[in-house]
Amino acid sequence: MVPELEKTYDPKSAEERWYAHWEERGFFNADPRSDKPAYCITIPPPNVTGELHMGHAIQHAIHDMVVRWKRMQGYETLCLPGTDHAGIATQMKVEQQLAAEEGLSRYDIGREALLERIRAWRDKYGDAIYHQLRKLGSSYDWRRARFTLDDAYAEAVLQAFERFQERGWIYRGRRMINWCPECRTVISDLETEERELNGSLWHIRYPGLDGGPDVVVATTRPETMLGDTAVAVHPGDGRWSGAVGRQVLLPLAERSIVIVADEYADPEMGSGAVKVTPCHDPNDYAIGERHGLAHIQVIGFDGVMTEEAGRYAGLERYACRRQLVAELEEVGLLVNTVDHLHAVPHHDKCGTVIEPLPMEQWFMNMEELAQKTKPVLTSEQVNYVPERFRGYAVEWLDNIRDWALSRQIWWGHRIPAWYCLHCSSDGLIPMGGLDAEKAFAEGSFRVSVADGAKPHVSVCQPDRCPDCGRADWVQDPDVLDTWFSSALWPFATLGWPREEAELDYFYPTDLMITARDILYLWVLRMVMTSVECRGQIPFRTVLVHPTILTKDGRRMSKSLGTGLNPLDLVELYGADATRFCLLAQAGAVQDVRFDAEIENNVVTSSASAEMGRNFGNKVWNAARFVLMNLQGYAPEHAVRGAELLPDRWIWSRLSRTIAEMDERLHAYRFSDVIRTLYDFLWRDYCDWYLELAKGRLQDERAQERLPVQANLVQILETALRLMHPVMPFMTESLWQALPKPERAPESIVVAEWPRLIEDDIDEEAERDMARVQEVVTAVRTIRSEMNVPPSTRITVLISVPNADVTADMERMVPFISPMVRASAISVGIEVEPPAASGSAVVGNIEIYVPLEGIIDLDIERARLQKEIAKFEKLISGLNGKLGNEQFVANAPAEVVEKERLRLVEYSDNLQSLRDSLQRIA
RNA sequence: GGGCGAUUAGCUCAGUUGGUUAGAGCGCCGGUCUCACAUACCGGAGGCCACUGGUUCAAAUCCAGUAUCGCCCACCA
Repeated sequence: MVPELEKTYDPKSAEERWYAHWEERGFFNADPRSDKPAYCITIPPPNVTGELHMGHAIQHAIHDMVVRWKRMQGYETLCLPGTDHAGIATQMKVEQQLAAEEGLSRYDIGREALLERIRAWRDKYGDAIYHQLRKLGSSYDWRRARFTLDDAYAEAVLQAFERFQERGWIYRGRRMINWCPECRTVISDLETEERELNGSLWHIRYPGLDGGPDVVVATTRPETMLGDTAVAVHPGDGRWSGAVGRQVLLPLAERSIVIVADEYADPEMGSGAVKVTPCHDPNDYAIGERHGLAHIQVIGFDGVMTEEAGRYAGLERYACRRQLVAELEEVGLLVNTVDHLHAVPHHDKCGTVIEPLPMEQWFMNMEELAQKTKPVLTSEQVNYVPERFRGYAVEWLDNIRDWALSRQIWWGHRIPAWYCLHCSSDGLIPMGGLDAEKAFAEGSFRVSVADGAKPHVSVCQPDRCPDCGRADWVQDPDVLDTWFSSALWPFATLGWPREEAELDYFYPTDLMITARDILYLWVLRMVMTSVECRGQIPFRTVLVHPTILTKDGRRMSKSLGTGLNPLDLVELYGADATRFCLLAQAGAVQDVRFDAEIENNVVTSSASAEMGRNFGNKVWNAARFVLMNLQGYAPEHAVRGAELLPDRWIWSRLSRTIAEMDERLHAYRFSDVIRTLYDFLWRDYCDWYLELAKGRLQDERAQERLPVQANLVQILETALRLMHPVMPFMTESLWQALPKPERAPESIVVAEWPRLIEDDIDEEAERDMARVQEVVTAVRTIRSEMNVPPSTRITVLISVPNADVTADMERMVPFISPMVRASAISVGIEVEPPAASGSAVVGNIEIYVPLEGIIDLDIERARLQKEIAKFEKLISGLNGKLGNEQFVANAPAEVVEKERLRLVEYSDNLQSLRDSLQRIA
């Protein structure tokens, strides 16, 4: 009747078998018509191009732990998975493939054909991440998996866009933007990443014209000088007071440009004069606006010099830079070159250096929405863990900037703006030499409001042009920033803009677990859109998980060779061990140095995961032991034993463990949760209770055996439930194997979370058991240091100060004896120590282990001397403290009293140690 | 330039509101195949709690500063 367990736990078979079973039984499916309280998490959707990395792994280990915990607590839990279409990243991937395999660009095959290929790619690879998440054990409602580009989602995106537009926040305009010459699209400020580069600072002389002064300017980007249209000096800079309004010669371009006075020029920097390139620098653009300077764009959207660059046209921007520097040097206008370390913005997706360019784009003014959102943060409607991230969020809202919404790519939600072919034709410019018809058909044209294009925003194609009455429309060629759609994630996935039961029941969601790097980019934008579209917060708590680094503190990255595929860990150690070690390291810290050896993106071993595996194996074997010792046990008649010290103690410890688990889970202190489980199961249950149970399990008499069996089973069963959210697979295997009453739930997944039983807490048992443990450890130390072989039985004498203690100790003796392999233990008041014995003191008792003929007196003397030295040091410390009048006068009375008692105890201990040493001197 | 985090044993980390002798796992040393587990058991060694000041009777813990590493924000040529 009792199933046989393997000697070691085999994760692979358990994982496959149980996951399929759970899914088939529908345990992960959520029902919005339930009468239970709701608990909901919409997971941060990974990119469809994504492969599971350690950041995901820790995030999902947390997700699933919380969700399983809540499910067991009786909540109707929904953990909703999904993926993000990740416009730029996905399109980039498919374009790269297209180039590599067919030598074609997206412009060669056109919009529809490219989209077709991306869809095919997604069909093939898009679900990969779901399978990876299943391997981790994630208990998500897969029926509800959403994709940010599916039809229903598109409805939400259009709805939101229209709403923001009606508010007057969305506009099309010409502004300085971040352009990625590689991806050929604009990106938002948040998608740029500053990287420190070793560059140069070139000082260049611009000769004065008509007797005006020469000007020396410094630049990190000489190629932009071809687009210079002025030189600026500070209006208060005395050195240049006469120069404003004069002309200088722009070298190599052989143009004359004017010197203007502008506050931006910093007199402290170099000569105090700065070159002004309105088209290629955000600051210079602003100067240009103030002084009405001409715009000369010399770098094109492809990163190649334009016709405006004259004879440099056609040169790649860095080739042009090198050539310009060489030519300047030749003509003697390069004053000097200094090494210069500076931060340069790069595109976070492809790593290309951003080109700031003035361009017409769609923007969203965030000012009003930010102000509307601020109160839900400051009033703490949204809870941040750790709390400090709230402040950063508020600060970001206070300094909010307009959001560049449009992207010049094809994979995404098309901007719902329409142009009348007749009224707007001047502003619709076919691209790449396409004829107009084809360009419009494919959306391959550029829009210029300045040149006369007039957008009509509408969720679907408008009927007739309100201006000319005709009905020939073309849609805006751009798509929305991916983050625009993901900003709607928590409510769009639950059915918005339709009023679905899910939205009503599960919204606001409960928990958003995220990495730090998308707190603004994504998390805060979700709060903003929810405040606007739903009038409520999207989630109650934002939990920021740590970043996982390598053991030596480097980034985990495939290109560095430091990448770690979490599924490799699952392969090596099992999903449970992987989850265990991830959670063990998920404390309140910013970074985790993951304890694993990695070579060329392959993990060879992980001390941390081994700990998880070993823990699982330990519990597995404890269960195996219990199952092997259940002769005569019947769950329906099982009555737990609570008479003897170890029994009272283990029930007390279990209660404390339950309390601790609840407290630590509520505080999201996962590393503490792990420690609680580890200490209870390994240290308390295995090391002590199980060892002490062995004797009674051998007992012939059923009335002696059955209560212990009941305890072993019931404690383990409860502990398995506590463990289940961390190690779902192994706990299910064991839980199924344990004998349970008839009406037990069918799976640990849906079993009830253990409840604290206050009455089980037994202070006295805990104190006594602690004393047992101290004595056992002291005797074992003597055995070990005296090299007493494990097979040799010993006798132990315990000397106590009075009769009360005698009674206490005599109760404990039966539990000390088997743990130290003693043939006899006697307790007496102030007993005469045997001649040749090892000795130790524990609190107010002395322990002697007679070792006639075995004891090595030199070793024992050394041991005693060491102990004596320890107590001497403690006592001198205490004497100093208690001799200090300030301490006695100011410290709380109970602290002083405690120290006094310690001094007495230590002095007694010291005395008996000295006596022992005396006897063998 | 501004803000934040970290610094505790050889390694990876705990240490809640200041108050016994600062803990764990791995690694190391010694001893055990003791009938659940060698992925185990028993014992041991190992720490000026980054540094300097300060507050306090009392500081790993609170405050100030310094150093090193890391993160975020910022348009400085």
